[in-house]
Amino acid sequence: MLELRYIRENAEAVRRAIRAKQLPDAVASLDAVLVADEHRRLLRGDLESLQARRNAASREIGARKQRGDDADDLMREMSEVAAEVKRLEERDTSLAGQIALHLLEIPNVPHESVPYGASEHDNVVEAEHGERRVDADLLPHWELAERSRWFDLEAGVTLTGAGFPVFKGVGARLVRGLAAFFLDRLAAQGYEEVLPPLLVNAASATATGQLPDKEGQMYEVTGGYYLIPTSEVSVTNLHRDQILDDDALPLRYCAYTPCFRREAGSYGKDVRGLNRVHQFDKVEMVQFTRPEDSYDALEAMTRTAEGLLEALGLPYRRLLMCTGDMGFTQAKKYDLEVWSPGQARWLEVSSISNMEAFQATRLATRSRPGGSDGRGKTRSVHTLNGSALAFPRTIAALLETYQQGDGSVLLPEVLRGYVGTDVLR
RNA sequence: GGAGGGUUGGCUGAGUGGUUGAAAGCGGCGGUCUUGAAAACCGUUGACGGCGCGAGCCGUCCGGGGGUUCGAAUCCCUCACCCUCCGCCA
Repeated sequence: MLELRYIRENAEAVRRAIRAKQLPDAVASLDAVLVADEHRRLLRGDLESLQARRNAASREIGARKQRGDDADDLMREMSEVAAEVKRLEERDTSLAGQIALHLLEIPNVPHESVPYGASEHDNVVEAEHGERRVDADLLPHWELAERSRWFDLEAGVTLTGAGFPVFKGVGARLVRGLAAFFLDRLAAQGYEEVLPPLLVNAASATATGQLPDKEGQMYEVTGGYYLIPTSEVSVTNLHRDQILDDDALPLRYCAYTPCFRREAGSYGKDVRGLNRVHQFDKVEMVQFTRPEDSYDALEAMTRTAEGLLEALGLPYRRLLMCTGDMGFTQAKKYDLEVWSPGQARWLEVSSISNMEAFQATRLATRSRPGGSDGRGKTRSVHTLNGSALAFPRTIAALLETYQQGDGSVLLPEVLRGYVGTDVLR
């Protein structure tokens, strides 16, 4: 959510941002906010002076009664004022509600370095790393796994439904090893490990931007809770409604969790094997930074995720997402795509974003120089997050990249200790 | 599942209708003292919003929402959450 004052003072920039993000419906929300805000400020002028009168009179009545004097005339007069105050308060509440509602429908403003674009075709490939393996004989990961039963999609269908893979044997060990490998690397770079709840309440989902606009993405469970679609939701809400110590920023967290996504409406080659599933594991990075530091943090975070792919020896490319493809809450976003030689295509394994103050405003996460009980003025923090990395496609790329003629997979050295074997058979 | 108790400022915790945005303590900040520091002492210290060039003024906020009243942290209704005990349980 953008700050109301920012919108008021930068209405045209917000309007351009809405168009650039290809969200024309939000124009109506912006106009509704501007109109309601204008009305409300006029109304509040009247309301507040009336309230001031009432407060003064009430104090006077109290003083008179204490002396034993009569105050009936003032009380009669204030009775009318009270009725008028109530009338204005109701209108004020109604306007405030409209503003709050429509504020949630206005997307974040892209950073000036983000290229304009209408769709994913306008994303910019900024870098490509590693030598892609190209060989028509290389098998896609689902064929490799079918032979060796590293994961079992059929079993998942029986247990739950399509898109819930069951990892088994050395396949399960690979998942566990990858998690430990990623977490160790992130710990070495100063990320504190967090093991958060997998269910969150509506307030948390709203604060990070899953609600109200992406409700269909999440599984909702009894009790009004939602299964997290990413640990970004849990971890970012760690500091909801808090004033942080500005001098202690940045705060850096990482979390390894399952993620649950409904992903309605996808089909075909996109959903073969591990390409797109409803439950998957992911290690996520989350940062809370000072506003002036967030873009350096975004670059560093991206480099961290890239470092993981490099350590695994997986060729990848980095995309700078254009305005039209980067989502509602982001100001700037990179995607990392890993090369899948068995499918001869790129697979997204990481998405690293700077939300600037957009989430922090909904979260009411601020910081103050000198600590939460210091004397400095509070200000919004910036939040960032990035995958490091999403497991299924990383595993797909690993299996396909390191497959050998006999269908086995020779693990990259960095993983061998974690998985407890050199070769998957 | 049953019974009871709570929700107040960065923290602990007073406060049952009238200058209470809120005692006190802790913490923070400034100062006195000190070679320096600590201790002690004095002062100061909420968030959010509107208006104003500014000094500043005004409003809202004591879990959320609604009600009673000239006036509500205080009374009533309602919802949410937390805690304790019992039962059950990994």
